[in-house]
Amino acid sequence: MAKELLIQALSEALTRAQTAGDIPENAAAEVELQTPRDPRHGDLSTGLAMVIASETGRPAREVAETLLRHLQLPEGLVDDISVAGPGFVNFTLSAAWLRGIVRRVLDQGERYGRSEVGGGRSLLLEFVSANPTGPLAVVQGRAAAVGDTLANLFERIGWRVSREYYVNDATNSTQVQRFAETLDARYLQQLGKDASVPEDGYQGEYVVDMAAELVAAEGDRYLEMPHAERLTALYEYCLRQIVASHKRDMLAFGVEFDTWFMESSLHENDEVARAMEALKEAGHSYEADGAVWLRATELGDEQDHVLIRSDGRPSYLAGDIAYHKNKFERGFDRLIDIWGPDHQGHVKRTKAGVQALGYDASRFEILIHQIVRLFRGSEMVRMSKRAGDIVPLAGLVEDVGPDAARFFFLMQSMDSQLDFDLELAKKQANENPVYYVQYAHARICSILREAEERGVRLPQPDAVNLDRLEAPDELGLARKLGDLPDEIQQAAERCETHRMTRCARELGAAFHSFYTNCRVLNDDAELTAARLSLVQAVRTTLRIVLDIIGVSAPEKM
RNA sequence: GCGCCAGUAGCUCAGCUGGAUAGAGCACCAGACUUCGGAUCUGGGUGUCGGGGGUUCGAAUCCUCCCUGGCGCGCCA
Repeated sequence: MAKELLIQALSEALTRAQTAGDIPENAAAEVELQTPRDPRHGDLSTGLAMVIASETGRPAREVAETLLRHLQLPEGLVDDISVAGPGFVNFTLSAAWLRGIVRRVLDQGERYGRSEVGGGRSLLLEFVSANPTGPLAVVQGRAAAVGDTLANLFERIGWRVSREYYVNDATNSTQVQRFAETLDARYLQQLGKDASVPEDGYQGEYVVDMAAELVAAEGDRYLEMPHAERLTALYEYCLRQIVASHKRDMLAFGVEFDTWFMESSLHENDEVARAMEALKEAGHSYEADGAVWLRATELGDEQDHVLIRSDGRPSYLAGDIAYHKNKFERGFDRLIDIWGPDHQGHVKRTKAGVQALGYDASRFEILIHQIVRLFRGSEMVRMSKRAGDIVPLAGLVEDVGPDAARFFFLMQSMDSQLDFDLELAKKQANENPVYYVQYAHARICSILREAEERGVRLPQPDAVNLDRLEAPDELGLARKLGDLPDEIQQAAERCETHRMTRCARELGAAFHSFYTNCRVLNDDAELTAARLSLVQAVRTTLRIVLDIIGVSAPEKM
């Protein structure tokens, strides 16, 4: 807000200076403002004069002074402007402006930080999309936390967001068949028959449990079926259970999808066949070695990829291309997929497929998050669905709770791998930063409760004299509240969800510091009212941030 | 061999569309409350920002080469 106003004023100043001939016309610099690390350098700072100086060969400080002569700022925005160092122009926001932020938060309430930059455009966000061959693992939690938070962020800035989960349930897929064979073996074993899990099958114990449940529910009625038929029947039964468990796990984690998209529906509706036909007509596929290939090399990939196997079954890629065609046909303005790091190699070929169908690839982004490594103490836990060592997400959520789990997953950039120590997360749950932030919220609620008990009336926004807020901690806190709208927008536009946890912690820190130094309920009624207003604004802001990352804001802890 | 990600304080990581003296949390040490919740606050950092070269007023940030680690490179998904 303040940033936009300053950028505009600076741009106008530059134009005026150029019109007046004080700065050469050819100096075309874009105005950028940053928050200086050192608070002595003000609240906002620009290196504009230095850029112009290097373009025109004039001394930077002189250019800065020239800019300032032409600068006309909105009334009451800035207290101090200075030219510093090699030619920085530093601005210090006025106390009145900072108090205005508090008033704005009180006025806007939950709507604070919302914007319409998205313009009501539609976004399909696909994430998690784990194979239906077992329970959701801890890694999926990272995708879920990031995806859901990103969806919240985009909704905040005016996009219409749809959350989608893609279920790879195509029964002709090799992995599903492998899984079905494993299930079959476990089923037979449950019924006392001699059978063994195929070598490339799923070794995990959870398949044994599934088979046991199957027997408990359905008995031996599949036993007499022909082998192929039994495989299908067993799998279809378990598919329902698995998808249901995924839905349950996601819900327990606080994530609700708008659609669960079944890959099988693409095959049943001939959408895969139609997509393949379209690729062929567009000249982007060819036959070789009895298979049909995507000419991905012509669209930026290193190699071509099989679309239809020589036995006639479509590949995973074929289904995925048809799936993304379907997404575009549903009319979304923008698609974002969040994938795990093992799918990194699929980015180029999927984009190539989308492009080959004639869709605008710039409307389709694929974000890759890095792995989650699990530790029990110092021992690393190997995770592989087929090897069977799954650490289920549901167990983690039960252990540390959805709040701590989500916060933890969101604390670092999705580009870096995440080490999750299960013991530490359990044992030292109290030290998890999520509590620091939640405690700030609970403390505020406690103050407000206390005020009520003492019969202190909560101030009417119009009647409060916010001028009484003048301590550094008070104004610093207000400044933090003012950062939120820009933070939300940046986090959404750059798809950087970890910015929100940082934002939450900084907000909490600013509040805790304020709390220590400024007594809210005091003998001065006017000051008490002003501080109660500030505290209410902080509560609103904290709730917004916590809501975005999907963490609860408890009133008591 | 090729591709993607990472390499920053003892540990875990921010900072990366170039800005001033490179930050936070944890751990460790020392302090702070007769009053609103001590799950708090305050103070304490000698870091080859993996290494070399380049670009420029200015590089952790951009380019390039190299080193190390993770992940991927299938007519699996």
